[in-house]
Amino acid sequence: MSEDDVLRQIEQAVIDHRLPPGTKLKEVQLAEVFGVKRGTIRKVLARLAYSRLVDQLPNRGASVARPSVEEGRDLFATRRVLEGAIIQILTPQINKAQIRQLRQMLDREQNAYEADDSKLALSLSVDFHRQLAKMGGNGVLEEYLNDIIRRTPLVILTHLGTDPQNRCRNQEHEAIVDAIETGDAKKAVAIMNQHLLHIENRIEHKTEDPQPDLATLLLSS
Amino acid sequence: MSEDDVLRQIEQAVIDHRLPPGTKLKEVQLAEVFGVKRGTIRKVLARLAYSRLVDQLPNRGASVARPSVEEGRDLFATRRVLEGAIIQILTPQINKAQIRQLRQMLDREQNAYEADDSKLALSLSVDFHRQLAKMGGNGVLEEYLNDIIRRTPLVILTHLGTDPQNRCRNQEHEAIVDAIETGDAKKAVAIMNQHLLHIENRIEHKTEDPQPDLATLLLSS
DNA sequence: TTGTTAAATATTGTTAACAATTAAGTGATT
DNA sequence: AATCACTTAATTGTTAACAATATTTAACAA
Repeated sequence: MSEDDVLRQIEQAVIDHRLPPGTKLKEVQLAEVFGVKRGTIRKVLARLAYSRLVDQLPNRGASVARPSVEEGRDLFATRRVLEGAIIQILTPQINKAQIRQLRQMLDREQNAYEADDSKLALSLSVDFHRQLAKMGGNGVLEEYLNDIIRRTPLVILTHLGTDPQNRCRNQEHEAIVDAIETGDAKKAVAIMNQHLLHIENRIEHKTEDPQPDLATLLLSS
Repeated sequence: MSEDDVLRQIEQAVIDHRLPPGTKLKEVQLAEVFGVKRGTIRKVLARLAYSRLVDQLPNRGASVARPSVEEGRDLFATRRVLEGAIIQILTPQINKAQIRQLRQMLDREQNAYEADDSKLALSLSVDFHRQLAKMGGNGVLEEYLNDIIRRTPLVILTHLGTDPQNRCRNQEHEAIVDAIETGDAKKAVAIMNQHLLHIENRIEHKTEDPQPDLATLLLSS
């Protein structure tokens, strides 16, 4: 298993909500799991730290990142900016075949949802956003959005937990494609923003969680 | 000298147009220059490769990146998106002190320009864009814009060379601050877009350069 | 000259041993 | 029990030697 393979495995584990934020990632342990040398793991961890998927402290190793509420807010705001830009670029230049492809993806997503395969549904839902970015044709925008998509699960897990309500709503994805097909970029962007704000607002409105006030917590019992 | 120091030195060299695209970066050579072990250099090169400032080929080492025209176009388009978003966030929330600080920076920039210190002028001009991003208050947007700013010099050097015409125009920076101060975000964004398009268009309209048609090149003499 | 092969050199990639640091355990003391 | 110092173990960080690969040089033949 190569360095890139190990990286992808860990990234996918994060996207699939399998790696809870804060999980310690020990080098020898990972090396044994993946059957590679420790040096390979060290390089992978460095790359994961660069993309903010893991936190690294000197002499204390790496752990799955626990993004702050502020970082989560900034991440979502940036995501709205990028996805909005992508839709505005994509809408006037999309063709029938691409529309068909998007609708096929939505079907698969819907099927997975109805089959109660929430793991697959989540993965397909992420793929939808990625596919829009790819069709946009701007490699840099796509690259940055992928970065953000990789980080998003950690924000959700850290501040909302594994509530099934947190996943994308298939219905909204369909509305976005509808608007794109009619050439109404403004409307598509508006729906996308609403779509993202649904999850974003749940984080904003959550009461403080990472470091609750110890005094009130103890004295109220 | 630490790993981060070495990284910054090289990044700054790129921003200052001191490291021409394509320059070979040999590990032992760099290790001697900076007085560090080869392992440190290897880590730095990996990070530079991750941020697309250097190209790395297996067993052939690293060299300063030579971004393609397409990457350059995507980079500028994304930069317009990000700087536009930053201005729209910043404009309604900026205060007097921040306006004053921006104007001070413009003064310094103008002084450097009049003193014919083009190195300093370039650096201050970059700082202006960075400062807007910082004042915007969205760390993720700031992070991504900094990424792009680091990559921009390579696009310019690769496709336009070291023409002094390629630098930012101080006058346009001032117009942006003026628009921001009056609360006219739309106008500020429009000027910023124009500002970026000035350079961008020079790349688009440049005839192919990296691999000129040898036949016409030789037969026309 | 031009092209080809082979040796020599230079450069990058990998590894295992060691060092440094932190975390965990142990027992004495209050 | 709680705290502290001390020892042990676990974990991360660094290094130099080696291996693998690529590049240059030299020698020779066409």
